[in-house]
Amino acid sequence: MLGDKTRLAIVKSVFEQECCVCEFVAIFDMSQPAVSQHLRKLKDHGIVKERRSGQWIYYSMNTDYPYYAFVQQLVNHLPSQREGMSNLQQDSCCEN
Amino acid sequence: MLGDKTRLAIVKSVFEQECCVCEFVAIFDMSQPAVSQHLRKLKDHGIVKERRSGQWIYYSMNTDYPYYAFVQQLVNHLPSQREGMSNLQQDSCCEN
DNA sequence: TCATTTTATAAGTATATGCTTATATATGCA
DNA sequence: TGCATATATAAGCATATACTTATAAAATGA
Repeated sequence: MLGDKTRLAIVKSVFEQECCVCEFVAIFDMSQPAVSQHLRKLKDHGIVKERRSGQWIYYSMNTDYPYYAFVQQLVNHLPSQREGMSNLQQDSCCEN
Repeated sequence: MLGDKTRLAIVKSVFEQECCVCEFVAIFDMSQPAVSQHLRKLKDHGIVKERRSGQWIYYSMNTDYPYYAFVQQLVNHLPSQREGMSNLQQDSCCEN
């Protein structure tokens, strides 16, 4: 599941902060359906959870995930995604 | 690289002890070429190293691998392979 | 209610990946 | 030297995986 580069980056991101779908589309420069499909898989595995707010859907880490601590250790070895996140502010769709 | 189940199990094994190719073939119940190909990839990535002793080739963890500590953390979360290893003794080809 | 926006889903496709089969290489031993 | 054993490599194939395109669903706002 986390062998996929994009999904691993998504998980790293949601570990740092709740993210909107549109932010992933912008950051990873991927099509919206491609992003949605990765999010779906992560959600189905119980790794992330979603929260709807109006038109937007935000994803965050599911702290109840059985391997939460393990994933945390894992992503601690990856470079932060914050920079990329904060760089797009205006560009992306949601208010974040 | 470590997203593959077999390769992850191989790495777990060589972390615990140096292993012969034939042992992997026996434990994972896989064809010899399939095992060899996984070992080749792990070796090419510098994760494991090989040592020839007569007809047999033994693989072990490469302690110089840059992400050695990370991989160690990772495999610590996996169940030990020792049991499977010790259960085959006579069956496999090498003297181990 | 209708158009727009955001996201999800479904279906099709291209590529990556891991396997099998066949063969080569290397070592040991008679 | 010739054969057996252990392993590596190459080529082909089947399947898994991640993408694209098209469409549906849900919410917003005029």
